[in-house]
Order: sequence, then C-alpha cells, then structure tokens
Amino acid sequence: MNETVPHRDFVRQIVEDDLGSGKWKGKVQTRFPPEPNGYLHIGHAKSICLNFGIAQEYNGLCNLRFDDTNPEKEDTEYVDSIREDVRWLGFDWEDRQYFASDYFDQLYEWAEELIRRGHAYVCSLPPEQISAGRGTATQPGTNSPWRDRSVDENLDLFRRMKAGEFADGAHVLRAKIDMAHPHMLMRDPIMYRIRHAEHHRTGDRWCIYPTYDYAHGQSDSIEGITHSICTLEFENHRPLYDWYCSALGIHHPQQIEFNRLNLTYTVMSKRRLLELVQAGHVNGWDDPRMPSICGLRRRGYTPEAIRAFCRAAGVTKNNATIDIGVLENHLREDLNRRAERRMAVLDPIRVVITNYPEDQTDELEAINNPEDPSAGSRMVPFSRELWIEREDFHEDPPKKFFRLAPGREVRLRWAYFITCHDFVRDEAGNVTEIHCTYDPATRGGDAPDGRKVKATLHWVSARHAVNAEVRLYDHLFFREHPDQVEEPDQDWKSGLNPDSLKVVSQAQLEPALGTARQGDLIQFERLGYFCVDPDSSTQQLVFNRTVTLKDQWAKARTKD
RNA sequence: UACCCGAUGGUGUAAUUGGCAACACAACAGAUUUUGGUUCUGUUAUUCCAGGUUCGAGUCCUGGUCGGGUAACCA
Repeated sequence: MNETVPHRDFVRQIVEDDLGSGKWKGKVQTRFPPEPNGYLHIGHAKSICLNFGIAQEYNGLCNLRFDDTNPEKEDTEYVDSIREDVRWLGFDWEDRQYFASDYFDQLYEWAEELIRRGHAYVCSLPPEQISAGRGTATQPGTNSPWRDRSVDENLDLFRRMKAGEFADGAHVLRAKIDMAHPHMLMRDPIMYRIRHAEHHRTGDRWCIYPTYDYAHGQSDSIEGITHSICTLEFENHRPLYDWYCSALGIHHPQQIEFNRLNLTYTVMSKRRLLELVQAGHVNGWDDPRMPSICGLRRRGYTPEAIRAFCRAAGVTKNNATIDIGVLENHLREDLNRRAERRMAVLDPIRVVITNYPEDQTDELEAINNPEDPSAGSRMVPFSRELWIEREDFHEDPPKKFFRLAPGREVRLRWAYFITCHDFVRDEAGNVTEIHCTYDPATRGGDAPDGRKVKATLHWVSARHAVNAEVRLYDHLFFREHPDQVEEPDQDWKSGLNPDSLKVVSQAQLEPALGTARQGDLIQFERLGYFCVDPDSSTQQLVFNRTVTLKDQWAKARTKD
C-alpha cells in the first residue's frame, strides 16, 4: 500500500476537484449544523470529524452553527452540551459560532422579496387541508385557493403574521413552485409558520419561524459555505435547497450527502435515545451505556479513539452498520499504549500462603506500563493473605484451563510462584479459601532454575486492599440489530439487555489505586480498562469498566 | 405507490477513474509473551442478476432484483 497517497472519500474528492478547478477560488468552508434539541452522539462525531477534518486538511474553516428554527424543541442547555462535546472531541470553531436565529431578519427580508417576485404566497388553509391538497405520490396536488392572492395582499398578510395578529396555524407562507411536481417536497412547501412560542435566543421577538428548508441553505449561503455536508436523509431536500438559492440569486453552496453512522447492539436516533432516558432504561444522557458523546466520555472513551474510529468508519452513500467491536478495538488500541496497569480483584477469593510468616510484608516492584517504559514502576505490598479472582481457581480444572488448581503452580504477577496444596469448603460446598505455598526463590516472578508456569494471576494483598464499587457494562441491547425483532408485536425496546449494567460493590484494589482520579486511564491487569466515575468520592471509590481486554479463554469457554 | 439514493468477502472500506479485486476488523491456525493482553506469521472468504459496448468491465450502457430514504406547519 502506498502510504504517501492516503485514501480520499468521495466528499474529499469533490473538495479536491473543486480546489483543482478553482470553483470556489481556493476556498473551503464547511459547517457543523446541529439543532440544539438533544445531546450529540457518536453519529454526530462522524459528521464533526468530517466537517472539521476537511477544513483542517484543505486549509479551510469550519463553523459551528446551531440550527435553531423550532423554538418549541430547542434550549440553551443543549447549546452548552454541544459546545462542550465538540470541544472535547478536539475541534475548534474559534470565533465562528453562529445561530440560524442570527439570520431571522435577513430570512424575513428574503421572504418578502420572494413574495414581491411572485414566488411565495400566504396560504390560509388549515393544516389538514394543506396536507390533503398536496396530493399523493401518484396523484398531483391541487392548488390552494389562496395561491393567486395579489402581491399586496400577500405582503400585508405576511407582515401581520409577523406582527402577531394571527393565532398559531391560521396562515403559513408557502413557496409557489408546482403542485403537480413529481417530488412531493416541491409542491408549494411551507416557508414560515406562526408559533407564539418563546425562542431560547430571540425570546418573544418573533412569532413566525422559518422552516428547515427555507432556513438551511440560506444560512449556508450567508456564511459563505462552499460544501454543505449532511446525511443521506436530506438528499430529497437538495432540489429545494437549490431552488431557494437560485430563486434568491444568492451564493449557492453545494450540498453533499453521506451515510450516517450505525452501530450494532445499540440505537442511534435522538428520538430513541431520549426515549431510553425518559423511560428510565438508562440513568440519563451521560449513562456510560449510551452512545452519546457524554456517555462515551463518562464510560472512559478517549477523543483520540473516537476520531480514529470515525476515520476508519469511512464516508460513502451505503447504508452501513459497523460492528461495535470496531469502536471498542480502536479504544483498546489507544488505551493499550496509554493506560497504566494496576491490579484489582473484582470477585475475590482468599488465598493463604501457608509458608509465609503472618506478620511479614514484602514490597514488590511492578511495571506501570509495558508499552511505555517512561511510565516507570511502583511498589506493591505482599503478605500472607491475598485475594485472587474466584474464576482463576478450579478444584477440578476443565480442559485447557491453566490457572490455579490443586497441585498446580502459577505465578502471581510481579511476586512469586505459588502452588496450591489445599482448599477449604463451606457447608454448601463452595470453595472459601485456597491454601498455597510460595517459592521464595521466585521473588519478582522469575524462577532461577528456569522452570515455567502456564499462568500469571493478578492478586491483591488482603491486609492492604482498598475497597471500591466497580460498574461493569455490556451492550445496551442483546440483539445485534435492535430493529430486527423476533415477534411482530415486539418493538426495538424488547432487545434491551437486562445485564447491560452489573455492579460489583466489594472489589479489592491494590493500594496505589486509592489515589486514582477522574481522567486517569487505567488498566486492571487481565480484566480491562477502567476509569473513575464522577460518582466517586473519598468515602467511596467508583470505577467504570470502559472496555474489557480481549479474552481468548472466555471465548473458548462460551464456544463449548 | 411516486420521487431520490444505494448494492464489492461475515462487517466496513479500496481499486491510480476501463487494465493482476486489495486493506482493516472479525473468524481460524501457529509463534512470542511475567496480562489467555500486546506483538508477529499464516489460512479461509468478495464484485446482486441478465444482456450489451470493448482486446479487456467491479467501473460504461439497457433492463431487472433486492435494500434504504422521503411523502411534518420537525431538523
């Protein structure tokens, strides 16, 4: 593969072609245009990476623009969260933060202009009749009885709409295009509707609001956007986008549509995510199981991993659903080289080193990150009584299980070889304690005689252990494609995974983890990557499992 | 149904724009390893169908099939 010629997706190819032909005089101007009516999710991250990425790569600029033309759904709460998320992802709009509502005056003037030129009219039909008059896919619509009002009457009515003389829904302003157009969207689409609603920025200054179609292209135009990049579902709107720009004779950006991101084992639409939050299936938008940016952040995802994933996901016009494992692998790749290693036991069982003195303590050196020598090392205390992971011991080991079992010798990481010679059971038959001897000559974890062990276990000294709550997350849905339900009467929520959150309340951690802080990237050896949750306090440490390590043994086990 | 769009291994993307179908992930096998992690090596597997143009088609043309989007006074 030729690495000097990186792959360019079709959007970047258009940008490069335009740069080559001088179409926009060497300028590249994009924008990320969220509606402030919800939180951003990983699908938006793809759009953010595309728009800001293209601007960076081609020496252009990318604006942040809030598409706030629907006062009933929008709120500054969302504006703030969107700003935070875009910045956290690593992008900077500098001083170019705009709002579609900044353009309401200009948009209004252009509407009057279209009325004067006979391209728009006030329609006084009730909503149901407008909808009925639009016809169907196979039948043309019928002209509104108000379609041929005079320019003066239209102007008068439109101004009175603006002045607040009419109730919501009494009139709308429509573009006069063609009620028989094969494309339904072109059958005299609505430009303005009356809404006596408080807007999060313009307050009660306006009671008429432009629709998306009437506002979006013109907002792009005002900002001098060259490439207006949006998702596939707006492909149908492009003729209208083009119609308004040409009718107005204004700067006319090129709208380019790409495929939105879908992931297996989750849902992605704002509507559905909101439903999960409101129905209490998750604990808010930043629940670590959510594919929202704030959820991923709380889960312990890094911006680097998300950006790398978005790059790898690709940009095409195919309906693509990416295996969520790809996202997780990009995260592991990033965390593997950055996270310091620590030892933690989530499901502890006691090990007694019978030949180790009761009151003795040993300090052993442990490497912090084998991938990064500069991360240094730390000391880990060792004593007679230890915790190891319950699943690391089997009194009757299955095939290919090479961890601890009666008569078996294994290594305790950075410590000693130990051999199991006995174990204790309670009345119910559960193993409660494992008795081992250690070999003092193997201090540090190497046998001078060169003998090998097949397993290395993580462990924590019982006397020195720190307590913590650890939250283990799994996929939000147990169905790979939540929409593909088994019974016809089921809906997507029937695939919600009841085990997507498991709380371990008594995890035992090595003492060095007692000082872990939010933002630390940590690997619990052999278990996965973890981060400190905001719920954590000095009284009660709380960790989230960000992602497990790959686990061949677990895989082999589930196969049987 | 009408309009619009798409179709390349299991998944996601490439193919110098008409010239040896490749990359990543997954799966499988092996090597290395003080994490059953990491790393390394290897294996399996791909152009929706039918015609046409051409010396040559994943790419161009025609017809079909399948999939998706839209059909709010949401964006």
